[in-house]
Amino acid sequence: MPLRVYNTLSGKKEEFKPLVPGKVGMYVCGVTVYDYCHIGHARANIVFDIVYRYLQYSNYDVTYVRNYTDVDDKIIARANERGISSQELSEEFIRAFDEDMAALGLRTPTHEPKATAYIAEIIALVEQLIAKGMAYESEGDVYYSVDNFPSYLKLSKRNMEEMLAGARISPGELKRNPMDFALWKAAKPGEPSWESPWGAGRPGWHIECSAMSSSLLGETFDIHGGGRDLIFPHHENEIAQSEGVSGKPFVKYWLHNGFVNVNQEKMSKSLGNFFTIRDILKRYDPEVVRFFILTAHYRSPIDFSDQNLEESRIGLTRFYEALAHLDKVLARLDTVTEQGPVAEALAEPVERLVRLEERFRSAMDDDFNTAQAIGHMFDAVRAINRILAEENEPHGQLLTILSKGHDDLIRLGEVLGLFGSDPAAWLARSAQEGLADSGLSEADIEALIVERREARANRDFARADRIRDELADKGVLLLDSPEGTTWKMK
RNA sequence: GGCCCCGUCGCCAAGUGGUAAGGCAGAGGUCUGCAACACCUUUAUCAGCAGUUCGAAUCUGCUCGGGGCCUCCA
Repeated sequence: MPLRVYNTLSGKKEEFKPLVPGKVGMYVCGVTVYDYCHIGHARANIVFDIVYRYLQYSNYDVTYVRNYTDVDDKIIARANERGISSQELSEEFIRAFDEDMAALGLRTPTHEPKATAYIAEIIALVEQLIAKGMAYESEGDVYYSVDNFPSYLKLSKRNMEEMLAGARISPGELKRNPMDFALWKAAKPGEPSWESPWGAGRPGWHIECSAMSSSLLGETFDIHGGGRDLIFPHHENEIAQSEGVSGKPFVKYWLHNGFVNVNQEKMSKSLGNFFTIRDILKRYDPEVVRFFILTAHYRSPIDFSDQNLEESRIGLTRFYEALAHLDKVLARLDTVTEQGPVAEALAEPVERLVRLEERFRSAMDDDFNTAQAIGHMFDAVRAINRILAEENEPHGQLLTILSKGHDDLIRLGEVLGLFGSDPAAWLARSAQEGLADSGLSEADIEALIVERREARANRDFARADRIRDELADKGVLLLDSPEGTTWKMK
């Protein structure tokens, strides 16, 4: 089944056919580096990390470009507040962004250009737009003339007359049409600036993405991504700029991810429900955050809440517990034993396990449906648990299937950036973190386990149960097994 | 005002014409000294109404409810 993607431009799912067979050029709008990234940035970047990974898994040679916008009004304002240069500020937050993305386990894009490294290309684009009559200079500023680009608003599907009628657009005196937007801004005192044919100035927002994408991916490329909120004006303006210069289609497929709400409310600074990635990672494992984000489809809104994150933690734990169990079994048994038939009773779970990759692909091929893909992986986990519950010593063909199922789960998990940790280590760390709230130490628990073991040996079950109940009150669950007693956090 | 999206089991969440994935929680069962874990079984006709169709959660219209964009924003 071919990959199908939802294209904002057409409003439909379309079969994905790259311009050059086997190769994909993909550009994702990164961040304006003036502050720490929040959970919304985390989602956008994780979503396109998965697009990147899945295309690579599908054997495409992907060139992934994600930029830093390091020249902008907000950067200048923030730098002035702090009494440092724009460059110092943006470098600080580029570093912070890189740390956050690394913590979230993102693959590094092929190119991570900075806007300020493309000033010459930006100026060249603006000059071409002026030469083609698509832009005009006005007192040191240069504006894009939207009236000269007939398909303006084709991405956001808006109506020029109605937008002009809206009271929220104030006509700028330097603009011919209030909808015209700045390509180049004349420098004000104290602002970072570069020499240009129109005097000292700096790029407007939008033009840097046109410059960087065409420099690194060409005039036309396959995928352009970003958050929904970028559709207008940012992406609309990128189309106007790039197509205004080249006269060719700018991007084949436009992909936009949905928002993150917090406790059912739009996340915003004024509501005070604004979470930075670093705040969140103090409370949640990065893989839990990633798992949470991927359990919803990328275009749906997603609600960030403690309850939802907690459920994701439990769900991810289920995977690691199954993998840890499987690791133990596989380590104990020799997988190259003779082939033997699989018990009839296990045909169904075996089938589910064997078909995991096929089902995973069909989910992902349907517009990167990670939620469904994870559903199929849960099915595989249940199959593994079922097999292990019924067969203490799997052998022959069954063992081969389990071994392959394990490898598939790890390999497909990697496409989603999941299950990359050693299961036993991950579970141990998770238990440690949970322990912090209980007031108990590992040694305390071990001592109580020994005490209870003695009580059970003496058939003093009342005392044994009392110990278990006391631990349970503190969130510690005891798990008895033939190999002894272990514990985990509730 | 314009444009767009959403409303699926107690909660989260897939499914966009062929008869409702998955997770959490719940109930019953197997296992257990009793539990826990795991496994098995079990729990929805898809906001409402009216249409189109052999057939709709999926298409159309209307109603109700929620949200987004139109200004910086992932």
